[in-house]
This record gives sequence, C-alpha cells and structure tokens, in this order.
Amino acid sequence: MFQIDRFGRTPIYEQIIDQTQRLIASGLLKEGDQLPSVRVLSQELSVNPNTLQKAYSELERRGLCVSAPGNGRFVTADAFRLVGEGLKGRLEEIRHIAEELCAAGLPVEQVLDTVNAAYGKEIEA
Amino acid sequence: MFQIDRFGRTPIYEQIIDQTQRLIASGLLKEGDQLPSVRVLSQELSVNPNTLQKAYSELERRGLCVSAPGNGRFVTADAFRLVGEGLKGRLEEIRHIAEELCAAGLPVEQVLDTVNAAYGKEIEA
DNA sequence: CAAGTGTACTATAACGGATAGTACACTTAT
DNA sequence: ATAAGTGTACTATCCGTTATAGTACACTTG
Repeated sequence: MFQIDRFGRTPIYEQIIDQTQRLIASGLLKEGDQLPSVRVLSQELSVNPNTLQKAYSELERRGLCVSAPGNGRFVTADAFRLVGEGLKGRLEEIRHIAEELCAAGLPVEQVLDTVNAAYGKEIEA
Repeated sequence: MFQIDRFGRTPIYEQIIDQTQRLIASGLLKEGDQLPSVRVLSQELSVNPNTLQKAYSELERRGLCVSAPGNGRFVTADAFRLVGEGLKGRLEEIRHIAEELCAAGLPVEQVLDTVNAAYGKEIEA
C-alpha cells in the first residue's frame, strides 16, 4: 500500500503523508476506510511506530482522518474535498518552476507539451 | 546579488547554487564574469565562508565556473549551455507533479492555465 | 611586500529525522 | 473478565546534515 524511499532527502513521515493524500485523491481510500495501524504498518515497512504516528497526527491535523482510540483510524467525509484544495498548492509549485523556466528563456510550448504528455495526451502539431 | 532565506528548509549553500545557476541562465552572469569572493560574499550575506566555499565547489564540479587561485573565480564558456541542460530536470519535476494532478482528477486546462500565467500570458477563453 | 584571492583542515554547535523502549487508556471479540 | 488490538504519550538516544568558528597555507596581483 505504501512505498518508502529511504535514500531520498524527503523524510519518511512526509512520504507517508503524501502517499496517503494521493490514495485519497485517487479514490482508493474513501470515507470510513480504515488506515493501517501504526504497529502493523510499522512492521510492514520496517519503520518506527513513532515515525508513522507523526505522519498520522499530521493527517489528522489536516482533517483527513480521525482516530478512534482502541478502535482504529479512519478517513473522514471531508477528506476528498480537502485534498482537492491541497492540489492548489501543487499547482503553485508548477507555477513557481514555470516562472523559473520562463526567466531562463525556455519556450512555453515545451512546458505545455510536458504537461500534456503527463496527462497522456498526444502533442498537437 | 543574492538573496538568502534562513528559515526555509533548503540549505544556504543550495540556495547559492540555485541562484547562481539562475543568474547564468538569465544571462546576468556571462562567460568570464567574476563571482564574488567567498570572503566578500561571506560578509555581504553574513554567511560563513565555508558555506559559500561548499556552494562554489559544487558549481565548479558542474563545470559552471573555474577557480584561479590567487585571482578569483570565473564563469566558464560552457556555463550557459550546461544550465540549459539542467532545465530538463526542472521540466521533469513539472512532469512529475502534473502526473500526480492527473491521477487526482484535476483537469488539464487548469494546469496549462497556470503555466501560461507564469509566462505572463493571458489565458485564452 | 601587502592585500586579496582560493584551498584545506579540524572542531564544534545546532537541528531534524529516526529509532528504541516503555507505559497507559480504550474498544472489540472471545 | 480477559486477551488482543487499537491510539497516545513520554523520555532517551543516535545519526547525518547544516552551519559556524578558527587557523593555516599557497597563489596572484599591484
């Protein structure tokens, strides 16, 4: 369910946060679904429970899941809408990079082509 | 000439590298131009000389500048071309984020509009 | 020679990330 | 009631990266 890269610079707990959000955004995780427990996921990924606890706490702070002590941790009803709003942040990243490329003199078409390619769309001549 | 953010997560030496590359890409730094010495820049930015040395060493490793011990450090002839190749990496970042947004169901038009906006282009209806 | 370059080296401090271990409270199923 | 599985809270420790401090040396130019 999760895939951890131990060599990159991005912390494990951030990877968990990102991937969980992506699972929600893509609909693989829906309202009411239970997230893997910190202990189970800890063994599955060979990651310290505290690290996962940190990630889950942040997801909870963002309102994407709620904890039912003694029971488990579940995706909230607002989760899908909330990650949708979070996509604006990703758009800002693209905007930021695009501004750099613009300043560097890269033609805009090349950027647009890249976006279209990512969407699996054929490049129009 | 340089602007340092001491609170962000990105290390100072990386900021120096990035900004220098951007100056070269935008043409503000051309072949033969002298980079500020580690000592001068150290005082100007209130940054340790070693930190700047680290940044400059990396730029040198990438072939963007050469050091003339006792004289100074200068932008190479290949610098402009090399940073140009580096832009492909930035494009890959955009591609990566765009794939995420695609998976999340964000319409492609919204991404294209963002790119166009970054290029200062009006959005076409 | 003096001043300004780059370079090299050691040592230290500070911070974030991750781990280890323990303990406690709660819910569910048996 | 008990056991197993949840979440939660803590403390302590380790490690790597970043940044700083200080010193020393070699080189080039004026």
